Amino acid sequence: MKLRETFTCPLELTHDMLKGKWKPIILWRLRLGKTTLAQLERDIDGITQKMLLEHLKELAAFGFVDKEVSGGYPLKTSYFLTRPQGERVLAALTIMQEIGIDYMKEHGMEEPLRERGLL
Amino acid sequence: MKLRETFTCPLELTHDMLKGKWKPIILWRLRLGKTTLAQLERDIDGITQKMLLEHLKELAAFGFVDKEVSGGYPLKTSYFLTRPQGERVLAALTIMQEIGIDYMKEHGMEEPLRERGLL
DNA sequence: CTGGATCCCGAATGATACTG
DNA sequence: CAGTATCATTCGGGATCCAG
Repeated sequence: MKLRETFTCPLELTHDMLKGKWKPIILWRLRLGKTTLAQLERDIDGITQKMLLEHLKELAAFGFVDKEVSGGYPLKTSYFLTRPQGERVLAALTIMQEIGIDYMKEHGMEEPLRERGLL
Repeated sequence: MKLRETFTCPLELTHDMLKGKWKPIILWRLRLGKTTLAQLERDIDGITQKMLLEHLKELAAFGFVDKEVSGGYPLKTSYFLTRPQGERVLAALTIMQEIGIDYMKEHGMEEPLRERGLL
């Protein structure tokens, strides 16, 4: 994922950093606290390990998440949001979540909302 | 621009709606009020009429912007943010703008910020 | 003629599947 | 978990078309 070199406004930079199909969900899931790779893979429906790793790596490069490796056996790595950077995007994502919910309500997509207990 | 059919959370929907290289800037520029196509083209550095039109169309389809056509001479169409939908994303974009500014500060990219009076 | 909008096409980028 | 191949989508250019 490349950042554009020329831009009109810093907003575009952030947009580039959050670009990609899975980045928002990963961050969103991470708002619940530190987790392992395997757990993320289970929680995020449809994602492959490869995509997860790839996007986590980019998010880490931009300073939104960080990882922690426990040197024991078995080797275990946990991912978590950084502060303040990572927690800061959450605010933006929260608004997007609300917009998404409203959009679904207005388009007769209430079923999926109910199923997830978001209504 | 297609919305994915299956998703884990409404957030992903919004992310899809804002996807695309120019959408955030267009919305950001529109926060200043109603403008014409030609003016947007002038204000947004590097965008072509085609890209502008394409993205405006999608933003309109998702209900973030709307347009108004004055049938006079010369033919003139104006675009503006809808309420509350369009104005609502601004809140999210504002946060992203701040994150972008901070990111630039921490990476020695203060020059471009100064040039734009953002510092 | 002028500004707005669409169409077609190649190049670049992203996503997924498959493999070791 | 990394590498490669393939498929889908996006970007950007330019030509073209439509309406007053």
